[in-house]
Amino acid sequence: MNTNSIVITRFAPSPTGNLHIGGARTALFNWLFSKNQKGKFLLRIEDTDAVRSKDQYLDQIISTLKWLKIDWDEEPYIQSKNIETHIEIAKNLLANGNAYRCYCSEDELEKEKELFLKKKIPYTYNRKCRELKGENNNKIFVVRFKSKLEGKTTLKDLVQGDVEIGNNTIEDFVILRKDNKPTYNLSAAVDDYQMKITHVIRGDDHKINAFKQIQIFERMGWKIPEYAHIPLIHSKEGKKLSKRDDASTVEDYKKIGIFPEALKNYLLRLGWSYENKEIFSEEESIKLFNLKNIGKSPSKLDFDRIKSMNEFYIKNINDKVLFDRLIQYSESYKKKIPEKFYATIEKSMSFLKNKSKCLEDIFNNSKYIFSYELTENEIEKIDKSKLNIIKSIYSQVKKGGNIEKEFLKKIFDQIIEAEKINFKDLGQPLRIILTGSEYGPAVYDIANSLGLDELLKRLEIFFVKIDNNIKN
RNA sequence: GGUCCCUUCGUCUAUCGGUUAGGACACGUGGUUUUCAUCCAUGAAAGAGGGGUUCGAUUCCCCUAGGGACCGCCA
Repeated sequence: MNTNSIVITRFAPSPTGNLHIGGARTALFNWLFSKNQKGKFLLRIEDTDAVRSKDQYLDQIISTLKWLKIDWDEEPYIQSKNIETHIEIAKNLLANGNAYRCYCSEDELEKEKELFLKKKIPYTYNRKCRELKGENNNKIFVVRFKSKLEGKTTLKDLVQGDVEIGNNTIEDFVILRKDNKPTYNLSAAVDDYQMKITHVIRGDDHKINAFKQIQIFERMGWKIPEYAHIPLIHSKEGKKLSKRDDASTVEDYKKIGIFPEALKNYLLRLGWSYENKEIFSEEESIKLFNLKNIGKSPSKLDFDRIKSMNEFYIKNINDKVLFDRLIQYSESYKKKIPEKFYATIEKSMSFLKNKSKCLEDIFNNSKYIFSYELTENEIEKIDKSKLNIIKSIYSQVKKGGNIEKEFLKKIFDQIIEAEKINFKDLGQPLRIILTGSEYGPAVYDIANSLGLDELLKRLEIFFVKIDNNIKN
């Protein structure tokens, strides 16, 4: 393979918000395609909107990509650092007669647009200044690209197929603002050229930009990259996912304890498929990914599916790793679990993770270990006619000094037999007393994880509370 | 309004013109489980509508309807 044929893709977010779930998928697809093709994946930060771009977002995007283990080749390319080159190209275009100065004021154009909108006539800039002769040095101007007026252009999109558009529908778009700063379409085209991008894989919402950028490539005599516009991710309402939607950023998933592997797997399957396969390891996804299998219709986000995907990863990861992630997660998003409980939690991982779909669930399941609280509300739920049974269990356990399952089972079985009750009748109150909740792991597991002393202590606390209640 | 795109179970999707239209998530039922959950089994659930082409159309073409994206001196 010679260097000319190496595939180079890029992800080009603008740091104007946290990494979006759609952006994450775009990044993933670019990354997977480059890996599949043994090419390169570059990161470009499109920070030319000085007002909205923020360093905090840049940091957020970078750390989130790292969290997802979507890594890029070379240093991130900061678009704002290349502005001079963009301006140079604009001047070049201007000099060659491929662009022109437009002196129309923003107010003027705004008014015209409103008028057109009112009359329901499609608005495009009327190219008034296109054939203006002579210099107009004192006035403020923008530079517009001279778009093709006639004919048609076909975009051979790798996902959408051939998309044909009349050239006259592409307006003479601005490439240099009145403050002499380049606009998106110019910067993107120039940067894609300079970065030697071979495949531009991005959201469907950029499709019209492809027609603009292609024209810049043509006039400059540059080799046009391949384009693949992937359908957007829609909200439940079927609209383009926006920052206002719930769970629209990667952070939203991270904070409930979704694994990066699970999120990637979910995102991979959203709009892409490989036969009936649902679970893809990293190696498999790289090996099997292609642009051909990307669907053409937009897809909706399905929270249940993400959670269920995560559940799969929770069940298939080893408990030590799971424990480490739980500790880290708690510290970042909940509260730090005191270290003295680490050993207990770690050895209990196998059942704490049982009904958990995300780390937040495991955290909640583990709470009885590190932040035990028995509220009046929960005590209410205990059938007080079973008090003597609980007391009997307490004294037998204390006497036996044992909390092994076999030992407890023997005690329980005897009581069940003698009192003619079900396990549930004693299991449920015990669970509430020991965990402060009617839901939770199996009673034997709870007992075992707490240890003898803690178990007796919690029962004693309960007895005291009950006695006080009776007195009052 | 203009341009472009899309349309298979509720959701994500499979189907290279001939299938009892398959899988997964969610949901229902039954079983296992000393709660909930897990697990196992099982069920219900889809080709937007109308025309063509064809021996045969979910698949190809056209129309209609519905949905979406874009229409910034944002990216």
